[in-house]
Amino acid sequence: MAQTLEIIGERWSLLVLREVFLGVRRFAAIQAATGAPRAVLTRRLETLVAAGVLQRRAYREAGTRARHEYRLTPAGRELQPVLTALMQWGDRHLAWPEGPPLRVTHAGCGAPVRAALRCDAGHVLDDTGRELQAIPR
Amino acid sequence: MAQTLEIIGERWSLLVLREVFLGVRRFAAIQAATGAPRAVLTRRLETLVAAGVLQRRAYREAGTRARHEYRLTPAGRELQPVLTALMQWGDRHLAWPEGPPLRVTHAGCGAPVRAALRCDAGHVLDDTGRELQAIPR
DNA sequence: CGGGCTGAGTTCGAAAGCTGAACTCAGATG
DNA sequence: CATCTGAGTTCAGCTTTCGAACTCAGCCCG
Repeated sequence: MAQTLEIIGERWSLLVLREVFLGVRRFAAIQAATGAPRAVLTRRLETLVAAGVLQRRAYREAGTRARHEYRLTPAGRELQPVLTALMQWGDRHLAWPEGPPLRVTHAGCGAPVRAALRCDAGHVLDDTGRELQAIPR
Repeated sequence: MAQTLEIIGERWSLLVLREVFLGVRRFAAIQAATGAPRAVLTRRLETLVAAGVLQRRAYREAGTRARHEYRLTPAGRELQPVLTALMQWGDRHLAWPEGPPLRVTHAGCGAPVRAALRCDAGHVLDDTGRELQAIPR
């Protein structure tokens, strides 16, 4: 966990990733969406690329010079449960005057999606970890 | 998500919570386990208590004066999926020479537990969010 | 009684990080 | 040629963090 937080635990990192998940890929757009200062954003993107979470690739819009965009790598996409869990906690425990700002549903069936604890035998545990057993090392 | 990160997104917060989840409740023990500077730890604990994630309560060991310990509130316990998701990502994507440092299993059946995306209709989605649909408010 | 120990802080100066605003640079546009 | 834009970089000021030293209350020991 500590190692993971080294990569994505810095200010802005997870907000940047949220935007990329939502399809915002270009520097200026990420900057506008998150409000992160440009200097910080530059460094965060570098870190995330170096960690293999994002991939920087050139793109070219008709009649402009080449720019970069940032896309999720497979490893980056696997951070989805982290984002979902964070969102879900906020939705539950912070007061939203007009409902949660983003709803996430299963594209297949339309039902809301949540991050659940589930064991490999298929049991779904409750969110509080009461049924968990931790075995160090 | 941004609001949630305001509370638990600062350096050390999640590591502190991990320790409390593991049953480490006293200031000095949390400090030793996380390595956070004491001054910072004091402030983090204050923040977490103010946010209703932890509860500070007095305790007294035989023959010592009263001290405090920090316990999870129900809201705090619901952060378990966040911790699990972070741990799981690290286990998968960072190289562990001798296996992951902590294994978490279902107390009922002994199978490893993971944070999975699951819709309210009961479907389990893959971790990459490919089957997700986001609907902004 | 006096000195030392412990848990939980607080205080300090130095180092690192964040912020907002200004500056750069390359290529496209007019 | 002057201007615009996206993506940075630089800079000065501020905040946060770091690690080490200091405090303080009550207990224990001799």
